[in-house]
Parts: sequence; C-alpha cells; structure tokens
Amino acid sequence: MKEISIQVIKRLPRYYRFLTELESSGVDKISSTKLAQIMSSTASQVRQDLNCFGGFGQQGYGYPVAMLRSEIGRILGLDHTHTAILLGAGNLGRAIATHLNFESLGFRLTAIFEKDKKLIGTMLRGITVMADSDIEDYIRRNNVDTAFLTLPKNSVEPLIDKLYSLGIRNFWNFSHFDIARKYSDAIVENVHLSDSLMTLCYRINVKNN
Amino acid sequence: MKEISIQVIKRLPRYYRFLTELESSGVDKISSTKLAQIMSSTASQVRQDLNCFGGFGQQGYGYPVAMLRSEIGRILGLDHTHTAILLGAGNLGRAIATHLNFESLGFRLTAIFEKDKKLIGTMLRGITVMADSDIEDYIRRNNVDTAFLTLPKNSVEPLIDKLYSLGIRNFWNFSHFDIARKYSDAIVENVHLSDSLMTLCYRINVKNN
DNA sequence: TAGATTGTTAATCGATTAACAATC
DNA sequence: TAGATTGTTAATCGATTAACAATC
Repeated sequence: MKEISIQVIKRLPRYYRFLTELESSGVDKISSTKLAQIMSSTASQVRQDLNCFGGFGQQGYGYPVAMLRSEIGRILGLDHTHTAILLGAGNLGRAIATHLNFESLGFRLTAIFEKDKKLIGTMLRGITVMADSDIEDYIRRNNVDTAFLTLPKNSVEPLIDKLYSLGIRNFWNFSHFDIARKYSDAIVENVHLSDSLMTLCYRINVKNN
Repeated sequence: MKEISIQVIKRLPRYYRFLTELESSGVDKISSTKLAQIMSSTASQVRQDLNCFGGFGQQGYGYPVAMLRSEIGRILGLDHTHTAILLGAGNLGRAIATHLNFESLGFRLTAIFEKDKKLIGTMLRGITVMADSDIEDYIRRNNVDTAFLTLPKNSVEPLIDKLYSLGIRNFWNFSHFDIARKYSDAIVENVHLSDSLMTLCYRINVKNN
C-alpha cells in the first residue's frame, strides 16, 4: 500500500466528526458532493481521500454514513487502547485530563504525575495525582506507551531521556521542547497553543492592514 | 505584494521561537543552513520563507538573529494589541487564561465570562469572572475584536450570532462548532485537541501495525 | 581577493482539482 | 433502462527543493 500523506491523515478526524454528526441526525447516506459542501471541501478531495483506504461508496448512490464513520474510526485506530500517562497537573494538565474522552480516542489514561506537592494526592478524572519521583517506578511496573506532556519546556528537558529510556515512544507534547529532533524514532504530536494564537494575530493584521 | 501561503504563515511562529532561543543564548548571526538544521527544515525553505517578507540576510554572512527575530515579530503583528474576551472559565478556559502570555502574542485579555454560578466572581489572571448574561453589555461598552471560545459546541452555537452581530470577527475556537462555515468573513483559528490526539493514534498504529 | 552565503530563478515533486468511464 | 455518483486517471496548480549568479 502506498504511503498516505500527512495532509490526508490530518483530515480524517474531521471526516470522522462530521460523519458522527450526520449519523446522529439520522442521515444514512451522503454523496461526496454533499459531504464536501458541509465540510467546505470539494467532492474530488473527498473521493480521493476516502479512496486512499478503500472503496466505501457505491456508484449512483453515495456513501453509507454509519459504515463510513466506523471505517474511518477503525482506520484512525480509535478502537485500539494505548496506555498513556499525563505529566503535569497544572492548569493545562487538568484541562486535558478532564476535557477529553480518551477512551473514544484510542487511549486510556492510567496515571498523572506532578511536581507541586500541593497537587499530589488530589483526584482528577478518578485518578490520584502522584509525585514526579514515582514516574520511573510506575512505568517499570505498568505497560505505558504514551506520555502526554503538559509541562513547561524546562521541565520536559530533564525528563525526556528517562521516558525514552523506559521505552516510551509516543508523545502528545504541549511544551516547546523539540522531542522529534532529539529522538527521531519517536512519534510526536505537538500542540503549540501560542503558535496558533500568533497565526491568528497575523491573519487579523493582514485583513485589517 | 503576492499573497503569502498559509504554510509559510504557520511556520513563522516556529522561526520566531527558535530565533528567540538563539538570541537569548547569545548567538548574533546564523546562516540559513544552520537555522534549517536546528529547525529540521532545509536551507532552501528558510531562504524562500524569509524572502516572502524581504531580504533580511547578507550575502557571505547570514542573518542577524536579533533583527530577524524582531522583524518576524513585527510581521506576525505581535506588537499590536487586539482586545479579547474569553468565553468559558471551565478547566480549559482557566488553562488558557493562566497559561499564555497574551501581551507578547498580540492580544490583551480584558474579560472572562462563564455560565456556571460557582465560577462567577472568581479571579483568573487578575480578572474577575463575569456572568454569561453580561457579555452583550460588556462588548457594547468596550472595544472587543476577538473572542476565545473554550466552551462546548452546543454552548457556542446559541452565542455565536450575538458575538457576530456585536461586531466580533476574530475567533480562537476550541469548540467543534464550525464558525467559518456560518460566517465566511470571520477569521477563525481552530484548536481541535481531539483531532490532534486522533492523529497521534493513527500514527502510532501505522508504526506498530 | 577568496570564501561564504544570500536572493532568486528554474526544476522537481506532490497535492488538489477536473474529467470521465464504470457501474449501481 | 436512465440518472446519479463513484473510483480512478489525467491535468493543473502550488509548494518544496535545487542550482547558481550576485555580492558581502
């Protein structure tokens, strides 16, 4: 199978969201043209994207919504269960922990670690926040493959070698530490909120120049 | 001037971050080759990107770091001050409010609104959280141009028309409500955390297939 | 000057869009 | 069957990469 481009992959969650909505509003089939309208895309792109993974449609009819949704979920691997730990129970960490339904996104959050003593022992999403110093022990005893990093850059820096050496290769990284550069075989998904805000700033200024 | 592509724009904050680091570690000049190495990019791309905005370099020498950094800051418009309000003081809203240094990102956060009565009256980053019902009045009395939306989709939906009708055109949107589709002249920067996590899930599964 | 490195044009590569035969 | 719409190939468009003359 030919490699799927990152552009296509990044569109998949969007298809998944819109199809979920369509399904729950009782729509049972949709054409590439209609789906493209809803998603501000093009019929060509929809068909090209979907055909990267197989022929889900039917000529003269369109795509069955429920089947297409579940197929995309399967392609994304949302039925898998990767075991993740969260590092950092500050504002951002708490938001992530409480805000997302990991179970339907392919993950299981099993532990939360924090340096600040005031936060250790508190509960988040049914998980007791543990001390930073327990990380190594926890990973050794449990099968963890993913780390969610909601710590500042200078806290990630001294931690990342330990995580890597303990076998963690997947990172959801909210910090500005460049993990991918240091460990080229790691899978790193970065969320840089300030970058996003700067982009907004640029676009506002261009419009109002 | 020819339109700058969105790919280039999205790379600008990254240049800005790396240049800020270089500057604070006392580096005063850098070649496109070296900068590309640090950023896991290519020398060609660096030069092409920068030359969208002007010739900041010097042949045989490279780019002056401090000057290039401040130029990119100016291009991004970080010296501007857009006035923003935050809607939603839940976990995510609180994280956003406390986590980011808006002043150095081109924005000023002046008010926070929330539906939940338990949160109204609490302080965040020196701002007293106000009741949802005060939004309209506040916007009429103050010059607000941007809204940060850290509310769920079904709370954004009934609110967005009011915001738009009161003149707000710029949105930093963490919800799944599709603002751009409804108001095509709005500038919408979306942050979809669950999309990002699904992309990570896909990439892990492809690697470990 | 000689070496280094930019700015910029040209070549390549890949993604998006268009077109249409296949077929339900 | 006729109409609709897919799957897929071809055309276009744009972004990235390479090359090199200009020049500090």
